[in-house]
Amino acid sequence: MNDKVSLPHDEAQPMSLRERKKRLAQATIEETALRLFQQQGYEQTSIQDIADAVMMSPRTFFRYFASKEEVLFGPMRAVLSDGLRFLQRVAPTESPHAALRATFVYLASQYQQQRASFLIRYQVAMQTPSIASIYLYALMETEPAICEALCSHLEAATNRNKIRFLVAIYMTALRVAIAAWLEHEAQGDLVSVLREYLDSFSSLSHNA
Amino acid sequence: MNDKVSLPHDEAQPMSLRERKKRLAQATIEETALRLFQQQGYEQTSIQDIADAVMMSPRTFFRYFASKEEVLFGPMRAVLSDGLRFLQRVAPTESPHAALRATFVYLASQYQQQRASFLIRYQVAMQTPSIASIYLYALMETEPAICEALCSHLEAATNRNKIRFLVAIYMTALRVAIAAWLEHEAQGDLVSVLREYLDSFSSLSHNA
DNA sequence: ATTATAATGTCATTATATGACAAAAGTCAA
DNA sequence: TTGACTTTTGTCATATAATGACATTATAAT
Repeated sequence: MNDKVSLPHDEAQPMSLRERKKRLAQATIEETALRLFQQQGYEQTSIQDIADAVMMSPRTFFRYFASKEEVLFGPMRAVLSDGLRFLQRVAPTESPHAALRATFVYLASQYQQQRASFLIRYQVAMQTPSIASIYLYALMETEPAICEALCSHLEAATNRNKIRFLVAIYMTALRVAIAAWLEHEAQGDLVSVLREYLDSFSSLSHNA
Repeated sequence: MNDKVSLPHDEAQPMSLRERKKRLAQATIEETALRLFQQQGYEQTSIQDIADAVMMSPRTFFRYFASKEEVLFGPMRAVLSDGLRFLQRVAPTESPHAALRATFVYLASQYQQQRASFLIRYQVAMQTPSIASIYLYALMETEPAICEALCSHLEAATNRNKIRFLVAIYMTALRVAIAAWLEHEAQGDLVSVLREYLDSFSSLSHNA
């Protein structure tokens, strides 16, 4: 969606002045908006506030971001669709479990690389129910695509409901791992936290 | 929140004319709004449309429902807080697993009793991302309270993160069970569907 | 009937979001 | 550099959700 800003540098194309200005504008909006969200709260920060701070018209804000929440969740959605592509690549040659585990560990490693940025976004989201709900939706809405990527390689007889539940559990593990990771600084890296949850999974049903 | 309308009849108090009118108004708004949502879509239905249909001012709508989405999710939230009270009653005498299982089966049975109503609400929600996200949030936001109800009776040494994950998994089972139950008419009752997911849970980690 | 209380309506305001069109800035070739 | 063309931005208008202030109407109690 917004690959241009959040990804490093795709190719060393000699960027035109227009292109450079566009990226600068988008990056400036994002940085400024995040700073304002953090300083004065998400709902207390209006589009007008952001527009004023970056000296653009509010209309221009909406040309760079489809909505206020996209400033927060653009990068997260980018990671998720990246993870989906990862899964589509490994699914054909791996078992569902192996493919899911690899994919979610990959997702965790991606989040981990942007810890500082995601921490801010997560904290802002958790302070605002309307935003927390969008965060949850962003996680859950990819589940059907993940199921599809897994099931298209299996015999038709496979229990799709079971796969659906399995995918949802992996997503839940990621969600809880992210929460634990961002809420308790001392817990180490996200990949380890997630692995711990995934490993505890089989034993959970016996002893809590 | 809105116990008055969605619950049967608390006590056979001789209701005053005011009280009767209020309940009638709330019920009328809810029925009309749901019908309009179903007919023309949630976002295509404005507060003005609802107000016109029930011959009230838009301002009055907001005196009965804090927001447009509350018309959809009031009853679901009521069931969830009911389930939380159920858990708080059984948690002291049961193991976490037994308490959780009993609670979520209880929740499922409550939803089951209102299948027709919830089916409409669910379908409307799933057609509208902004509403689906609120639905997810309503489910997830009760998780901390459930954890608290479970953990307050356990030794301090108990791994809270594990409990947190366990609760999230039960909630996920409910979410997936509701989806399967409402999307495929033929799947029997929700309690059975949920039990199936909960029973498959322990075997999931071995064979998908 | 009169007074008090509760419910409703009217009006104004704020915020997000979007379409239409004009104005400005950047690009490219002669 | 000028001039034509494209892209980006600004201005204006509009729709909807939500909320506060205040007046008006309906119900209740004496």
